[in-house]
Amino acid sequence: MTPAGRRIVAAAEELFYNRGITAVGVDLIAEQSGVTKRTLYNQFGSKDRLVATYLAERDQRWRSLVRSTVDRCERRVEAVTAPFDALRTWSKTNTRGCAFINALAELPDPSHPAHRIAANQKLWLLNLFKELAVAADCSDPATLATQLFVLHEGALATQPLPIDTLSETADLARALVRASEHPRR
Amino acid sequence: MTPAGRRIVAAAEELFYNRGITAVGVDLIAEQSGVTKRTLYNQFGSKDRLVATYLAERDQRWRSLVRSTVDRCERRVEAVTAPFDALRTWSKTNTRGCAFINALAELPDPSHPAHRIAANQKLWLLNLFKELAVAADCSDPATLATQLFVLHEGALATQPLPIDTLSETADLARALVRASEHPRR
DNA sequence: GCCTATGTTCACAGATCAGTATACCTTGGA
DNA sequence: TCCAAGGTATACTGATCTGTGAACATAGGC
Repeated sequence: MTPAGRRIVAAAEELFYNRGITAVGVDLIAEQSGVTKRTLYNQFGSKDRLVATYLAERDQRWRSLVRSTVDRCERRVEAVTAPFDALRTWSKTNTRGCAFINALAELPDPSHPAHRIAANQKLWLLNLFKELAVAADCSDPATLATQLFVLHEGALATQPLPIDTLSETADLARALVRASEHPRR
Repeated sequence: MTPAGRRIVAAAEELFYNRGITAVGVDLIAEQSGVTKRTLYNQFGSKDRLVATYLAERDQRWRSLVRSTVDRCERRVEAVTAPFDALRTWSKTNTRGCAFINALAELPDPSHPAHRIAANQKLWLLNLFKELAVAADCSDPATLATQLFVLHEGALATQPLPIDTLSETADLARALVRASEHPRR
């Protein structure tokens, strides 16, 4: 991606996430990134493709954070709930809920390129929970993973509300993992 | 509300929920409800106030469903997780996630009338969980209520995804309630 | 020295947006 | 009988939307 392209995506991330995708026009993004609208269209072709790029970029950054948080765990039981620690870090600078849920809300058309990206992001996390649960030798890892996933999404979705739910949610997640550890370990 | 007003709100509900608030124009709502745009503005004054009416109407309908589901429970322990049963019913005809979360995503301005309505809807449910937990004599009802609330919102938020999470979520919710029952009962 | 990639400037098209103006119609009640 | 409320029909404003066209500038690599 060219320097101008990177600046455009950075401005798009900021604006789309904080003001909504439909509400933000390409003119504003071009102005905010110090670039001509022509350059924006030369780089991305359409607003829809810029939206997809924005979500893909954000997905990548988020996965990196989760992965590094998981890798930093010494014991595999801790790793299962590491995404909740990542969420705490993430929430410090992202207080407008989940960008992917929000994008799905604004773009109902399943054929929109952003749709696939958002759905995949969610399924990736669900699958990661399952892998971590298997690695930690938890009983019924599929069910546990679904429960942790729903808890995670719930904590994320309630983020814009004036109440803090993350602590209780993470506590419950850890209790669930402990309860599903095999006794023979 | 006049007959035309009711038709407008009905059309607005359908369109706003399924296509997004910003993406739907007032012309489309007027056309869909078989009403002139002039009538729409005579009734509601602005699009923002129509959006607020749409959310208030939806909130009312949803609370009725939850209340009736709660009231139908014979034992108070069942009542605590009744909102999850209501969610199952609700999800049959509402597969685009939570209208209030979606509205918050599209309308970042906290001074928007819809903002208060959406936030209140969530806080109402959290408080209902707490009241039900107290009535069922659960230990630490505040924490339990927060956990049930997050689970509920998680199940709602993951609804647009091609996976079913509601069964496992409701099971976990019931297990949590059972685990927090006082032994002396 | 030339060529390609990256970008700029600026005007423009066609559609759609929220919201208004004006004049008219219909119906039920005092 | 009149009048007010609810509603229709239609045209309009001014702004904003995504996206395009055409000509020009600049710099690095062969």
